[in-house]
Amino acid sequence: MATGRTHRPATRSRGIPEATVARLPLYLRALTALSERSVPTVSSEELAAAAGVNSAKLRKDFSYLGSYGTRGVGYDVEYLVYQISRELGLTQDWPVVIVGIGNLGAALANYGGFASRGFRVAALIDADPAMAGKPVAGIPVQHTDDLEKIIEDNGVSIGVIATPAGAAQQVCDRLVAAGVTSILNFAPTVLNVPDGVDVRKVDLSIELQILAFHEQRKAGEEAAATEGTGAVPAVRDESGDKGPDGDVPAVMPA
Amino acid sequence: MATGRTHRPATRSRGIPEATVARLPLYLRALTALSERSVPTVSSEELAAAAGVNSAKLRKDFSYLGSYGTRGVGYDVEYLVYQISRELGLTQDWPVVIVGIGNLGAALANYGGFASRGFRVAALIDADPAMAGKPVAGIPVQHTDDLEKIIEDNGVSIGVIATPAGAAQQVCDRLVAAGVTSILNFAPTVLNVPDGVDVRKVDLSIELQILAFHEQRKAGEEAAATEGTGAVPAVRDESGDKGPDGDVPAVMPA
DNA sequence: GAGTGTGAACAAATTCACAGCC
DNA sequence: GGCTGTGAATTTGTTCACACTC
Repeated sequence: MATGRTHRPATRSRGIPEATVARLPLYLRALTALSERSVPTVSSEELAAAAGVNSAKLRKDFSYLGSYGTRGVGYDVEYLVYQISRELGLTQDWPVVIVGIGNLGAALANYGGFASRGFRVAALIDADPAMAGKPVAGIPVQHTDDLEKIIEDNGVSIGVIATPAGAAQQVCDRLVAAGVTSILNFAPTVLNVPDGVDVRKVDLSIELQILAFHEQRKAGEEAAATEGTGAVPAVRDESGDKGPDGDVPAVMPA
Repeated sequence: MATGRTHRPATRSRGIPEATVARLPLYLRALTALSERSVPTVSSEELAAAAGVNSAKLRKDFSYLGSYGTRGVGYDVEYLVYQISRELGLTQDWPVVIVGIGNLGAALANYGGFASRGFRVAALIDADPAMAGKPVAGIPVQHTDDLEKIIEDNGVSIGVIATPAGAAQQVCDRLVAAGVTSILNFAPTVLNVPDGVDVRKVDLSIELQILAFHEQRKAGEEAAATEGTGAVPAVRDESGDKGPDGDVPAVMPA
């Protein structure tokens, strides 16, 4: 299924900004909710509020896809759902394998958001022989030995890694060698992959650390450095915000 | 810039770029691994490779924290671990509550990365009375009714929401009312919070959709005889990284 | 009048490239 | 010679504001 190479459709400038791509799923979710409530049209203002962004950004984002709205009216919900789905490649079915069926892998297997969005859990794979054959979310777990065959038989191009950190790179290598070109990595480790393979990572601990950074800053702004004992709940006030600049101990070892 | 010792770097506190903050945990993880191997110093080049970023970016990031390296030598691993930990607020202990102990909540409760990074699971909360008292990851689940009391008694300022989408906003409101000012949201929904409360979200389905977008693009590009044969040892990955660029069908129904 | 679509202004983040120090 | 630290250049992303269409 090719397209003319060296010749662009030119309908709209291809090259949708990465930041926009990352927001399309957000819009899609909001639109799907509207669709289920049979709302026929929506303005950029309303949709932006539902998606948690501002309307200028939303209109700009949509402008990269094309002119799908009607001035003075807004956007047709169904039509926009279709356009965004198509742009994201969700009008086709993506078989996905999940490797590592521990607590997290099981949670992912049970996650409903998959099926409803064009993704299908094609297989669950785990290294523990005791898991083999046991159904999780209605799908029997298969052993890692068969990884390559499973990937090939199902034409899988997207893999999810939910193994312990120590196994992740090895699993990744095997997935890539078997033909997977997109990986969602939940293991807290950096994966090395060849060019042409996309990796996205989700790291719990990183998200918490970012929150802690901001939390610390809030705490440092209202009360001075009063740490140690107490562990004050410190229900924020957040009025004047922006203190001059919190000052931290500045201890310097060594 | 500024000073090196006896005087804290004046550039701190005030305006560390958000993008930099988001990478600090990555550096910290790489540094911790080096520390465990008793590596004394590391260059920006080496550390960058371990963290999966490029060295110029890493040096720039560190420059916002202060001048913690030594020209011609590199960075002292232990010292840097300490500085980044302090900057992120990880030298103190953050009690965290997890609300919604389904598959995902249980996975989070069992996640080891918590304790090792200054976070402590103070309580698990679920709305199902049948769960109450049952231990998950060694911690007894408590009922939602006691949410406010739990938050207050433990001085919790960080909450993790792992409930179904329908319950998330309500749980969020109660957490915030009880004093929580940072929320990590796993439910696929937009949370409304007052000013002063930080929300970060992790959405599985969104990550997959972004991968699908790139995957689709790759598929539509099969024509160019990209690089040579197999085995390309390229060492590089990046979340949200994108390959060269291709084109997509871009059909446009009238 | 209402609300999209978009150039132009602005801001944030990344990369370059090299001076400065060990 | 090796490596950090950082201004300057560049790229990417956001916001403004208004012409234009329905």
